[in-house]
Amino acid sequence: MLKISKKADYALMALQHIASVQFGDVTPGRVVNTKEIAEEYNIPLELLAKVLQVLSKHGLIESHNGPKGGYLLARSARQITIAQILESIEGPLAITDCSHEKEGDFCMQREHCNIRTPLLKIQDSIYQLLNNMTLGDMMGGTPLISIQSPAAQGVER
Amino acid sequence: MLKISKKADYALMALQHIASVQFGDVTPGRVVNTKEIAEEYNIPLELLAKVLQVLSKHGLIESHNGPKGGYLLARSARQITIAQILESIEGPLAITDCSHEKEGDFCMQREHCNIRTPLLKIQDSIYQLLNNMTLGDMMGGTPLISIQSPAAQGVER
DNA sequence: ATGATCTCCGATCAGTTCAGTCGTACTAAG
DNA sequence: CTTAGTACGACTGAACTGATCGGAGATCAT
Repeated sequence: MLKISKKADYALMALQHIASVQFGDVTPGRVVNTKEIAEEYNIPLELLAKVLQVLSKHGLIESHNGPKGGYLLARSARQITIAQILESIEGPLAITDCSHEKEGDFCMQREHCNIRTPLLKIQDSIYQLLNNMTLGDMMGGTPLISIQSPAAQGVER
Repeated sequence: MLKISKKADYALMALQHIASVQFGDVTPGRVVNTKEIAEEYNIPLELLAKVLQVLSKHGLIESHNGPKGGYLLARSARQITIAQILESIEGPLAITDCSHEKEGDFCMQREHCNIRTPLLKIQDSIYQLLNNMTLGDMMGGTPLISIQSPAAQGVER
């Protein structure tokens, strides 16, 4: 349950890779192309391309066309949260359908619904968790986040 | 993203209803049948029946056959966690596929996978969150949980 | 006992979403 | 102007989800 899609998986891997190349010691500032990532992690090339396009459209990475082109982080790894990445690929976080009812939608269970409020609480907690962890936290492998209380409403760290 | 299924939604509603009847002031100890819940919340009868069967098989509720039969919580509402309910319906919590690789399975990206560890951290945090909230916490409507840090490893409250 | 009521269980089906593919157009470097 | 790359949209097959149907088994009232 609560599984994230493979596209999201690929997005996380790709971003981590781009970040590590861009801010690494070997070739800092180098652009990374789709093929390189696809081969490194055994991801189908065309699918990864699609994912990267979406990330680019959402402003997480910048694309450079032509030969020697590729992708670059649009901002620092510490300013890209996991929530932003996942939401770019999979749409807004929504544990349950009724969390973003537009006009016209109508929840058949709404009148006597007894679980809406607690579910929204849970959803908010998860969002805080994902939004408090950045791409920067994922890098380097080991020194991860000290997991915070989801009640702590801090927006940016 | 991270949406839970409608079955899980129905399970939560049904359990909340059963608990509120069973421990309510009006008719304490009364059994609740599928039809009553389905009509109250506008849930397709057969689908709800299936959900309740699964919950029963997982030991969350007890079934009583025959006329005047129905369902009863198998234990107190405070001893049933949200995690238990969701996992009964949707299977084990798994943000990502590689979190429960059996023998024979093989993750193509495993060798150079850079996101496994942080994802497992996130998954664990979410699990703690869901496992620290009980059916009892969901009841009464208003006095909800004081959301706890997912790092707090307490099993029961 | 017998019948009515209810849970239990398995099989099935349409619709949707997801992973992956293909073909083509556009852009920039050499 | 050729080549290497991104950008974009349409398409397919497989898996999952929500929902439905039919009948078997259990229990209570009469």
